[in-house]
Amino acid sequence: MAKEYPRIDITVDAVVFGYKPDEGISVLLIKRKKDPFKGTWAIPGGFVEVDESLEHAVSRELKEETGIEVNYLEQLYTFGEPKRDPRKRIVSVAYYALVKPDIYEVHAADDAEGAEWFNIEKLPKLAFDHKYILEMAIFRLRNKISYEPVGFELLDKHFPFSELHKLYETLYGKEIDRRNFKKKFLSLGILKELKEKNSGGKGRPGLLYQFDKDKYFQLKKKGIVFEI
Amino acid sequence: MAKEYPRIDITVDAVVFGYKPDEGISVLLIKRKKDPFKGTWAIPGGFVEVDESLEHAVSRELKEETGIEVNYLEQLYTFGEPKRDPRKRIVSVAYYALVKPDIYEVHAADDAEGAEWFNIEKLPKLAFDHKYILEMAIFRLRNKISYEPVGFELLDKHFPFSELHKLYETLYGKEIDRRNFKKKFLSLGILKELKEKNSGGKGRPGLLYQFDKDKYFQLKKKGIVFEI
DNA sequence: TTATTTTTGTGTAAATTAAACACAAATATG
DNA sequence: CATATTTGTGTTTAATTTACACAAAAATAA
Repeated sequence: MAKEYPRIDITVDAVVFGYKPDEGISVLLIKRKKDPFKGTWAIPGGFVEVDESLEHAVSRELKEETGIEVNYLEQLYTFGEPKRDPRKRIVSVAYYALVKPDIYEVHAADDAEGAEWFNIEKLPKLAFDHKYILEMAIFRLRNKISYEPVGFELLDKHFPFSELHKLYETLYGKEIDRRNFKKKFLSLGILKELKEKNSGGKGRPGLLYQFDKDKYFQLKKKGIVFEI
Repeated sequence: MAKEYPRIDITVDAVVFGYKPDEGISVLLIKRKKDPFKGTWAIPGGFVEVDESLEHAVSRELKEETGIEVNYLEQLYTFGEPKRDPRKRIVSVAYYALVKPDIYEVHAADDAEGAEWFNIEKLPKLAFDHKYILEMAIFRLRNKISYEPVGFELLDKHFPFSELHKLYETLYGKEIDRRNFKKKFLSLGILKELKEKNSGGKGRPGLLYQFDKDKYFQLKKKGIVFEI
């Protein structure tokens, strides 16, 4: 005799990170339009359709709810406590995503979507268990950049070294000696030094750099691990 | 107008690891009794009930299908490709678990349950996408022991240092200098040296050690990170 | 009994990596 | 044109990792 399993709904949620050197790390939140938690800020997300992959569901929901398209997406964790949604049993597969400055800035300007960026140091009260999810995402991102070159997903294609440096300082929450950091990072051999210089800054203009994805994958294939 | 979401079922799966110094790492598999993949080996698992947590579902299914109770359980990843199960859409939250040698040995002897241990180097053909899940679990375990003291969950409460050493060599798949490894591990300060000696071995009997959980959490709270 | 083999305990020197810091060069600003 | 700011390129010292030597405690073989 077949046992009848009551329905459990499955959703996806996404913690989207953006970065600006002078503002630090921000996340994209939406204001809930319905109960429960009507008017409270929440991580964007929604129900998974029966014939789409989880990643597809995330991308689709992000597009629908915030108008944003992300350039990096990775699964974070699945949250399934029976009472995490007061209405019914919902299991949520959470992802975290990264966007580059151009996307971040466009969507910071127009708030027609009802979506807003919040600095991770100044977060509002969040719906459901989203505070916990967000904290886990931040922790994961902090950790991830130490052994995989995902930081570039938060920077422009071409960037001055100081921006990469500042990103790591921001995420690690501590000062890192500029010269030692540069020495170590360059020794990894995954940065391409460009001819162009960074104009418009205050002091001496520095060279621009670019992440060399091919080189990185070559090294990875050889078993050489990235670590910073 | 409320949109009707077709049903997606949610299951949990568990990759259970066991260890014996002379046999290496093994995983617990069950032989499927029903189609699809009838007669093929698979990772134990099953449907989540509507009022139980995901962890509870894993523990319950493991007990039902293999008779085993694990001492360490952690979420691995959620697999949700639309076609991963030929019958219908199933999203599976995968876990990995560790058992101590006594449990491992008991269940290696009696195979009444239809569950069997397989060395991870000699795996049979697996159902669904379970090969992929298993590979990810192995990768994760290998990685995990490098920054969290989970190795003890595969050893007896008291163990000779050589067993810890051999465990790391097995998981890393390479030789590690015995003396340097011991020096480094002891310097972490999370092992308690016991008075007892390891009897019955071949050469000089070594002292037994025990994982000092309290010390570990003290250090962790201070922000001191375990790394081996 | 005694020599040999195996395994453990302890230590030391060399090599590598990380941390701390000095100073010159390029630009913007007063 | 002096000053402040930021970048580029080191060097020196400290800490960590790696490689390896050798004695001690048991089991086994002669």
